[in-house]
Amino acid sequence: MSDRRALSKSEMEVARIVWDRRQATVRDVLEALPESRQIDYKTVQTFLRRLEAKGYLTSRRSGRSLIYTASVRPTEVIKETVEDFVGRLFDGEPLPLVEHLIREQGMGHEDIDRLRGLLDELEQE
Amino acid sequence: MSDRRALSKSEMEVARIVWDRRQATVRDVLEALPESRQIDYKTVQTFLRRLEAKGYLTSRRSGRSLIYTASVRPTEVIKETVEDFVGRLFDGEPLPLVEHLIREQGMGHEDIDRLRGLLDELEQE
DNA sequence: AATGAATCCCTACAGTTGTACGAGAAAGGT
DNA sequence: ACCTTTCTCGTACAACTGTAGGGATTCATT
Repeated sequence: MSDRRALSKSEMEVARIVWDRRQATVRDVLEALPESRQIDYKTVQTFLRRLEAKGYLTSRRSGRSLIYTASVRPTEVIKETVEDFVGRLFDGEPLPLVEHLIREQGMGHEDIDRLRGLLDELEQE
Repeated sequence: MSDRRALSKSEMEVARIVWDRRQATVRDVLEALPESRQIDYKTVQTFLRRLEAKGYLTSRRSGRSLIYTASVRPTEVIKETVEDFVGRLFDGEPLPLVEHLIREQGMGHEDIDRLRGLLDELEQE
């Protein structure tokens, strides 16, 4: 359990974009967000500022703009977030969520094969 | 996309308890919450009231207390919630989340077998 | 009947979140 | 050199969240 303040949904969405590309400016994030997400430059800026204030990102200056990067391990944060989610929605049991995902959200043949592989691999220990 | 107002994390946690047992009073929910969740009776009461205000639950009176039940299909709400979560954290791709869950959260042999079964079943169409 | 416990209804309140505006500086085009 | 665009920084603000107190009422027990 970390003592960082929790991320809100939108903050998480933004943080993940930064993590994915290792570093990003406000504009990068804005452009990476899905079209459907009608959101202002200033708003993204606020999210990034708050993420830094909460200790999830750091920024360094480059010319007139700021470049943000992770300041805690993203995988760790994602793990905690998923755990919290599973805790609240599925009584802390990951299996029901996995079943839900496989069943409800579309899985193609390739995905299924891939998962079989993963299961086999896991059973080797 | 429904037009109901979104559920907060805590509201979702409470709603799920009601759904699981088909109906529940404030006290039922309070007792069903994990020990670790130090939370006041009054607070639970507020969550249930808000859930009703938001249209997720309805209540009927029974003696001195109110009994809450779902007023929208829980599975639907859970589906939407998971979709939103996957959208923000995993770019809308369920597979990476499934992999994360299988890998990071403990899966026992039974769980693995169960999943294999599910995959087989899915491939039959 | 009086007391205590359990409920509901109403109210509160600080902190968080989503969303963005305005001012001012810097960079780029003409 | 000036206008436009693009940034940052500080500020705002209503709605939502988590958390619960107070008062009224009712049920159970002494």
